[in-house]
Amino acid sequence: MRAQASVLHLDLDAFFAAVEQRDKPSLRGKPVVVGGVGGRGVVATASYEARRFGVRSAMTTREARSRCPHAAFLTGRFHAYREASAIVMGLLREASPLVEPLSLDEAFVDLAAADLPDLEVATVSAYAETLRARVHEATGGLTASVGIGTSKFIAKVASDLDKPDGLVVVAPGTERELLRPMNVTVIPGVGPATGERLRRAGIVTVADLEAVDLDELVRLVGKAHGAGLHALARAQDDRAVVADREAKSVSSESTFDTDLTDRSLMEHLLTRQAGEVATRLSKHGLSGRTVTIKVRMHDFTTLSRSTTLPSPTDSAPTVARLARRLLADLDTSGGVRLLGVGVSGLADWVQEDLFGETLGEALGEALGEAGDGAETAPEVELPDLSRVRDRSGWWPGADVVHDELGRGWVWGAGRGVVTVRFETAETPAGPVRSFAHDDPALHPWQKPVEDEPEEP
DNA sequence: ACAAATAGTTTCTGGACC
DNA sequence: GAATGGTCCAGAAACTAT
Repeated sequence: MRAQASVLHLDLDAFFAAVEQRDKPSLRGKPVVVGGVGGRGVVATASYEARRFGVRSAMTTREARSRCPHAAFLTGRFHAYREASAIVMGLLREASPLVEPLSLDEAFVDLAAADLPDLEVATVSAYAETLRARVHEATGGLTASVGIGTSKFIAKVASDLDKPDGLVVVAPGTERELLRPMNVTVIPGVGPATGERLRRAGIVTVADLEAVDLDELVRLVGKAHGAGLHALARAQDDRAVVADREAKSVSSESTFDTDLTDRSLMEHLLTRQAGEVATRLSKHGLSGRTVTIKVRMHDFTTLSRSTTLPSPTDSAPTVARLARRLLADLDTSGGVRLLGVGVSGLADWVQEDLFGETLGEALGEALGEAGDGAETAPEVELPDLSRVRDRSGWWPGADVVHDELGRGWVWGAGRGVVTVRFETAETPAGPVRSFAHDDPALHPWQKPVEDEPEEP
């Protein structure tokens, strides 16, 4: 039982948008929307300036544009987000060995494992303020909202109460009165579907939920969920903070600007995604037994098909072959908007070689369709692939460098012209210039690899 | 009308095996 | 010998979170 405030939840405010504003001085104080910029994109993060116009996460970019046409619409620069995230997670780990990242911008910290004299409210508050100040300093100005409580659930609810740039410590013993007036959707696991089920049963607030007995809840939402809700409604949450969670699956998927109808194109794309998945698996020394494809049809219905090997693989050709075989059984005549490939059932080792190939690979081949000698789908020249290649590097927001003018970012591109603003986090707002999209002086910019200091 | 990418969990169903 | 129930696993779908 935790009687003291021992879990901290940290949430970086409008994280992706905040990193963009840090690195793009001309966007500071302005509405910024980060997300997919294609016809089917959604918003990942909106700056607080954009939120004032009603722009929200998960909204279609199209709607965001209509609500806030003058915002800057940028695609994500994940290398920059990862770098900022690593700095913050590093600070948290200095504080406590038990840090559980939830995503790039969120983490739980177990304060009971931290180097603190005690876990009184005043102590943890002072500690958290120092931490927030350090995050601000070490990241070049990003702000974080922090919540502290007796459990993960309470800490997470708390970090949401004073956003952005806030700190809330929920005093032990006050959890239930805090939760009671809140909507049931504050409970982790209650999304749109469960929320609607509960609402139809007349359960809207946590207080309503608290009044429902366990049997009734299980009847409403199922066994595991019902038991979970029964406990969380009473602020009973003994889930531990777990550092170093192991991945349980690896996948790659993408949505296309226009629906696909060409089967060989679909096979080609699946083959490519299988390659990405296999690369990521082997990079982490993982292999898996179950290969799953995901197919979203023109009307948004979503199917998955999977198959399981007798032993794990990280081989691209094997994953690709199985993925293509799973697709073969599906009727895609109505058009396909999304394709994905995943591998699960992971083992953190690779099966030993068997006659020059891994056992999983050998078995994958044995299970492949007869007469399939080709390792990859036939090379076909694809209209949308070439379009992607055309524009690669010139996505709005991307980092570029010009031979004479130095570093900047892509403001917009189209009709053979790229417009760049020349500025970085360390400069004042800079000038805008346009170039031909194939101007030889203009290059995508990548952070130079720093020399690793040699381990003694 | 529109709805990303990645990952995790739960539930249900059906077969294999004892 | 046939029916049955439990357990485990695989496959599929639904739901959730960030």
